[in-house]
Amino acid sequence: MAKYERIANELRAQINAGQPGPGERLSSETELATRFDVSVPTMRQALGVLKAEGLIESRHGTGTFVRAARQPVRRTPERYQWEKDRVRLTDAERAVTGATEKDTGLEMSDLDFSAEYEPTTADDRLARVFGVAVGTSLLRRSYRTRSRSESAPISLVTSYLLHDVAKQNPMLLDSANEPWPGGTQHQLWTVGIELDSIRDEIAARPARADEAEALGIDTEGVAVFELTKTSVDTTGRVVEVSYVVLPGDRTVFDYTTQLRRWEES
Amino acid sequence: MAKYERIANELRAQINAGQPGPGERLSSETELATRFDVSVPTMRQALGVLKAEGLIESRHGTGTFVRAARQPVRRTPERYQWEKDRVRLTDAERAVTGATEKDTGLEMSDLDFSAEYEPTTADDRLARVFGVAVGTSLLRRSYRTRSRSESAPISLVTSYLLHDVAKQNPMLLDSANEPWPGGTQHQLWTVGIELDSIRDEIAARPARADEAEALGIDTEGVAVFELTKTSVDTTGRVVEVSYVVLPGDRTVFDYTTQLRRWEES
DNA sequence: GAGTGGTCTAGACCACTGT
DNA sequence: CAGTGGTCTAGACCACTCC
Repeated sequence: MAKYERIANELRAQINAGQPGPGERLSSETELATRFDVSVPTMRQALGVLKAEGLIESRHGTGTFVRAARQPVRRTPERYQWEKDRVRLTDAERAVTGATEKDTGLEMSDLDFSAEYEPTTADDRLARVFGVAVGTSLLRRSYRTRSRSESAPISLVTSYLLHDVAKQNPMLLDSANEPWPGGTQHQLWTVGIELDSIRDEIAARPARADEAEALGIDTEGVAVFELTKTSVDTTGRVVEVSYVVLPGDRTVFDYTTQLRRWEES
Repeated sequence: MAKYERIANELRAQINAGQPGPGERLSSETELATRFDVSVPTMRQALGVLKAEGLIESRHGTGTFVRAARQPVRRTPERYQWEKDRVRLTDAERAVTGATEKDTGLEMSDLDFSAEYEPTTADDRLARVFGVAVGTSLLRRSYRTRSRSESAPISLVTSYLLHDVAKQNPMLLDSANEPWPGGTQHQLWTVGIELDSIRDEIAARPARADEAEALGIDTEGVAVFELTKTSVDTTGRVVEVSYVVLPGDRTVFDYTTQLRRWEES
């Protein structure tokens, strides 16, 4: 076994035993290199393994720290039905909480929210998903939701609506109206759309450098989920497509499949 | 921007443009270092970025290659109902294909299969999930399914059954009877169990070194799914728990949520 | 300014793969 | 055996953070 692997294993065991504990600082790289009797680059290689595992993170100019446990987000499909059920409640009732709060158990006041709207056109991929021609006008909306107590976003969302659909309610074209109480399903309702089904397609890949930074997961090497969410209305038309990037180390998707009973025999 | 990032970006663009194409070999590290006018370690750092992205892979003593597109596996919950429906068919009917074939579109004859059985006892976590005492006897079963044409396994599965349940049919205690036509749901049926629901909990994390090797995804840094599958029978008892590791770069989970209609108003 | 991690270098040696 | 990637070293310099 290589030196760096042996050192990584030893450090991992120490950290799992709580020495140092979550949030605490490790010794500096030079100190550790001396302690383990290896060169600094080798020591850095060992630390790189633990970084990729999400166990530690480095802050430039400050030190290397054991990552604290983060607010876990459990994401279940019930959120979709729950959001639908709320669409036709009053504004006041809807304003109380949004879907993100349902997942995290956080209060609305703990969450920070930012949105950017931008007109765009359908590329190959989007045209295929929506079933429209390449170049069709779309409205792109980018969201970040963030827990105030944690400073790092919980998700990065890019959502696409058909511009022809959205423009029927001019309020939908202006990001100043976000956060919209009741979410996207309520927005769609204002232009007469009822959703029939929502499809989640979930892939996993390493975070790109910019995503890692945005999600507050130091450097690359940490896994993210890429969720493609396709919403279909009651006429069978695709009305919204979202790409959601979620940090792999703090997100769990949770789906229960109900099976049909065997007929009594 | 750092040199290694600039080089990684340039190489990525070249590969995405098909130069070199899938499966083809890149120049050696020393050659590339000369071409980009950097030291070999810096060149290796640039290549490390692309390896983590799953774009290239290195084979020791041979070279660095652009990774070929792999057989994608789309995993939907319909597989569970489909497997349940087949439980009470005849052996001959069941033998035709298994659930893995359904996902991949491969033929049974393209798939290789290996299983290992081992008695064990419930640790904290398993005891909690099964709702039994710590130390209760379990049967641990480890599976690998592999596409013959690809040599790398499609999934690593560790499944746990209550030993008291499995022993009612001694055939279930012997791995020599694998692959069992009809899968786990059929095995459970032989001891009088009908499943009511199956819960999937999906997490993502970087592959451990041993998993990366087993799944044929060179070195660490590539993301894997960790699926925890919990099967509940019609009496509400947890009868099976599986931990499934799936390569992130070739697996897509696909769940559709059907929403209830608003009552006409 | 002192201390930290991030980048980069130049080179040595080893382990593995192919011929 | 030659050529490849994998490991490891000893050091230089820079960018960042905090006092």
